[in-house]
Amino acid sequence: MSKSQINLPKTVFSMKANLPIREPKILEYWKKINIYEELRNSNKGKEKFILHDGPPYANGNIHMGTALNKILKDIIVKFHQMDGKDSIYVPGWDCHGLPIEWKIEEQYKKNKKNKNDVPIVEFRKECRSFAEKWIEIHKSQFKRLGVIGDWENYYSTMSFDAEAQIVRELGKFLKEGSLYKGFKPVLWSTVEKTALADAEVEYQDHKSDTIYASFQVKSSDYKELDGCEIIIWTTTPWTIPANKALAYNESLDYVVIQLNDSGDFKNRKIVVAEDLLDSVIKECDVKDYKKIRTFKGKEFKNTICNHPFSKLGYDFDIPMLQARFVTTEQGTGIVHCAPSHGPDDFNLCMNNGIKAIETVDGDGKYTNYVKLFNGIHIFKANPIVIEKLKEQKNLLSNGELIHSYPHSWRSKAPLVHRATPQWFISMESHQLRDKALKAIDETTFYPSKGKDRLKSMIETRPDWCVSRQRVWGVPLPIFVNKKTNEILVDDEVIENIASIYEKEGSDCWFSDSPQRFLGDKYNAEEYEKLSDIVEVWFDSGSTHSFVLEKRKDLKWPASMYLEGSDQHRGWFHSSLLESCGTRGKAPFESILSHGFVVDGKGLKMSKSLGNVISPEDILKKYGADILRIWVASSNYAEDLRIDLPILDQHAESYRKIRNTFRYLLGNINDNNEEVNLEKIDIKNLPELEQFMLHKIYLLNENFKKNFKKYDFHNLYKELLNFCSVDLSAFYFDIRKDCLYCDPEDSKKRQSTLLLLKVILSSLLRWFAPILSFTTEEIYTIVGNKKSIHLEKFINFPINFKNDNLGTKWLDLIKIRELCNLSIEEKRAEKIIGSSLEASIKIILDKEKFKIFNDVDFEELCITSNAQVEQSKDDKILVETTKAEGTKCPICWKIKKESCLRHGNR
RNA sequence: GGGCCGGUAGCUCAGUUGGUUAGAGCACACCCUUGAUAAGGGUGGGGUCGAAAGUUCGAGUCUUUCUCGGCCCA
Repeated sequence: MSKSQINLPKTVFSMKANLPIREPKILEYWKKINIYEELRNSNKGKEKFILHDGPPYANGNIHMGTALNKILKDIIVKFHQMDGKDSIYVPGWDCHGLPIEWKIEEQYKKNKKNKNDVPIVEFRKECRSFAEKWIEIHKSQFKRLGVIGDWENYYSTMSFDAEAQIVRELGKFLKEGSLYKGFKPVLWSTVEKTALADAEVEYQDHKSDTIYASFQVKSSDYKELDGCEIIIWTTTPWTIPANKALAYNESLDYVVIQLNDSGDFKNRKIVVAEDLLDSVIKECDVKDYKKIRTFKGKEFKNTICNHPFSKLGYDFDIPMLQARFVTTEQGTGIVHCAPSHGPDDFNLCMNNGIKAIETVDGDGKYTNYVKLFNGIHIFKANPIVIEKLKEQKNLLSNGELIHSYPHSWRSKAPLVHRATPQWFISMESHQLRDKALKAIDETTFYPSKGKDRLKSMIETRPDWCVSRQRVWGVPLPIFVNKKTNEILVDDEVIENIASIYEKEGSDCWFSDSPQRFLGDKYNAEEYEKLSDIVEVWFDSGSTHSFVLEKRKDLKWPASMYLEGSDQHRGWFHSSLLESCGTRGKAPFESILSHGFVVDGKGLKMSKSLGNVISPEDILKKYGADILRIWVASSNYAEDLRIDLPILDQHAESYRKIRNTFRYLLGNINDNNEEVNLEKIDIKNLPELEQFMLHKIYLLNENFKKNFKKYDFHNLYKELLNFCSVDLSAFYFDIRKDCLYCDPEDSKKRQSTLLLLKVILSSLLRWFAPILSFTTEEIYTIVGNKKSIHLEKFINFPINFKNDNLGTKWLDLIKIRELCNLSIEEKRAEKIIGSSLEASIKIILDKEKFKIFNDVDFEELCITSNAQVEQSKDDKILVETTKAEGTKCPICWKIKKESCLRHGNR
């Protein structure tokens, strides 16, 4: 008997995927048909879904985190597009900032070039072309992942219109009055007279003077503190004149002790942390003392102290403030705070309404804000401070300490924290904090825990420092009146600057005459032009204004911002503040945050652990669709694990899906025509086909539900299970007999083909946002349009749903499972091999018999014979025997009589 | 060090308001098939739910402590 008498599957769709080779060809195809343009045309005028791209920094190759982010964005954008929206994705890049400056400086170093010899404008040009280079590299890497977007018209924070708009945004804060000049400590070199970035700092051993100084309690809610003195320890005595507060930790225990040794402190009561008492006693050489009481740190609340120099004119209050950074590692458990000379001090004081002032000038000399020390260099001040403390009888002890201390990598000089003039956006002056908190409440978060995370950050953050003393960025468009020190606030000037930038970019700020920016209205000689630049978070926080608002094809606010969970402190945060400050509302309707990519054990990837895996490696070995499966199947609400075994597993799943498609294509012989679902005569289909339509309907309901929640890992899992459980192991297996061995035009076979076409159309669409390449490959074989991505999801007619039938068939599947068990027994006994060698007898109780006696179990269980009998027992019994008779050479069924379908024997 | 989040079979994930012997798919083992064939089918073995204590008649689910991991901050 020849195989030509049966209908075997035939398709050009190969079993082997060969994705690393095939995918680039599909990319070329997309380029050829200009898929982005096609997508826009196809849903023109429909409701927009705008996923606004958080700009990656234009520097360095992409890593797994970036790949995850872009793929997730692409999946969501494609889902919405197929859901009938005009779903637009415009990629962008963050270009200004320190990391690029460093790269250029590094190149200078290699070429023995001095940065200071290079004109700023030239330096900035090099930064710009560096960023441009990386944008091009990123672009091709992102495209390779299958990400579809407006790659030709991407946005960047360094484009001229972006720089112009950033100026306008700052102008709004200036005009409102929430942008103010303040002071903030930065690491400063008094030798080079410049601020240093963290990366320019190296730590070396340094000998510091140390002091134990006392602060007399002036008043307190805790009466036991009356007459006591708070002891602090510091390695920077020169910061004592700038002291504004003391910090304690409410969860620590403190003790009051009375000192009895002769000397300045005889009979005085001092307070230190209990855990540090022994060390203080030892360090200060205390011989005779008495412990008076122990108390909890929280008792310090509302305590006010006097400055140790209070009698020398330092007659202001020193409040005690609760701070978590206070520990019992060293010192006394109470930390002296000079907001002008330490970041901790600064933040704590800032949050309690104490602002930093310029206590030390650029040369390292005290300013005239500091009584007694005006004009003295801070590095010469320690002995004087110690002397004065002693004179005021407020020095318990002093000494020296060698410890690790920050130094300049160039001059090797020790660094200090020095309050420098900076520009801040107030969180309070114009209710920015309140506006932002309200905006958070109006935003939907995926997962929902993101809301609390962002909220708690906004609740506690200090004023936003937006100035930086660097060169690669948008210059702060500020002029200060030399005489009055007033900031120039004038819309015309801002707009003038912006329109100049729009034409030629912001380099001119550093090269052109200030008069050009001021226009005719003001005399440049009366104004100081700032040379600071805007911090880069303000740049990226403003993207909504120069992308969403400016582009006609987009909308404001965005439908979604989607980034890694670290961006709660980054881009989500800065965008929220910028937009609430300028527009009173968030620039996004929803936020989706994803976890971090970690290795197979849950550890973060690092070179030293050797567990780093790059997108490039994965693309080469598996292809983008496998990586996309990994994204879709992982739960992004938590960290996402990846390693080769995990990818292998997904590659296996991919093969299952691919073979499901191959079966479908093979049996329809690559001849697909779209089925009009509304016109299907469901009641005239075999029950099995009706049941499958019911299954498809239910699956689609869950699909929609999961998509709505962006719950892709469950969505993908259900699709995969459908392929392997419902199709491969059930429907396909059962219908092979009909497809291969029934007459081509038989009603049952035609019904089956109809179902195969419905299933193919459904699966192609369901999988398209995830398996973008493979579904396109298939669609080029059987589709009508240019691309699967131009298709929409299917609305299945409600009459596909048939709950009664569904219940009946669930029971049938259970009976089928029992049959399999029984067949397996005989197989294990070597009585039969294939299930077609089996003849089964199913014994049902009266009730079940009534329902199932006319079911074709021979077909359902793929056996040569099946009988149904009735019994009184309510247990279902299945008996398997070896089928007797002759094997039909066509359908391979073993029958005593000649084959009903194929006659011959 | 602090804040937040998380730890369910080898892997990816389910597990409603605490309520039977904790589920699915994949992987694995064995068997069958050789007309989806570097495919397909069947059966099966895998978990003290990160650890301990507590609340409860009853805890994967609630509380506390610890531990490991991640993010942010310091």
